[in-house]
Amino acid sequence: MISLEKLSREFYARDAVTVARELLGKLLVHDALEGRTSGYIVEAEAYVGPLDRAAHSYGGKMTRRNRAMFGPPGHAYIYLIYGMYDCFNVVTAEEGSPQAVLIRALEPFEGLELMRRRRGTHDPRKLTSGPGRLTQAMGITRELYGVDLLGDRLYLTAGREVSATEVLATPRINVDYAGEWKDRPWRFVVRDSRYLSA
DNA sequence: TGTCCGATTGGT
DNA sequence: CCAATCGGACAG
Repeated sequence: MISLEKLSREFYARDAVTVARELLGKLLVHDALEGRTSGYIVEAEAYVGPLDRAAHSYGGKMTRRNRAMFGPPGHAYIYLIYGMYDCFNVVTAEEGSPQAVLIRALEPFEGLELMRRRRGTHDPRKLTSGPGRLTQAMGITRELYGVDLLGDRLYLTAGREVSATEVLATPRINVDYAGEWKDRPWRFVVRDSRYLSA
């Protein structure tokens, strides 16, 4: 039986790098009208705020899009990328410190049939292996922008243990424009998972 | 208002 | 390798 205990506000109220690493193994759950889907986080990236050139909050400028990053921790920051895909982030750190963690891949757990229908594929490796894929599989859209992750629609629970030896840190994906910040090892993955992004 | 382009994906 | 597709960011 999985833990129904939601991650606490305190869990999210820390720096994005710490939260990203600790999010590995946690279970992401979306209870939608069509049903529940969930999956274990196997890949996550930290975006640390105003100094981080790769972050949407670079420079400390609050805009319509990144507004949620400046809000209290434990809320959803969701944005559209390339005009086609929604990306899901967890807001971290204290209010006013615009940090977030991008969830990049999951190992599917509940609602596989619903995920297959939404994704239009039966290949388990193509269901939730990528930030745009997992939001589609789980029905996470900008309609959920800013929702409280301690609420009943979209939330995270304890999930499973991931030991330190299973965690691998690498540079973040597709942030070549970020200069010296592109090489920071702030992408965390569960080593050897079959469900990582490309 | 106009232009440029992206924390991606799927098909060639 | 490249097109898809559109809202955000920013210049004017």
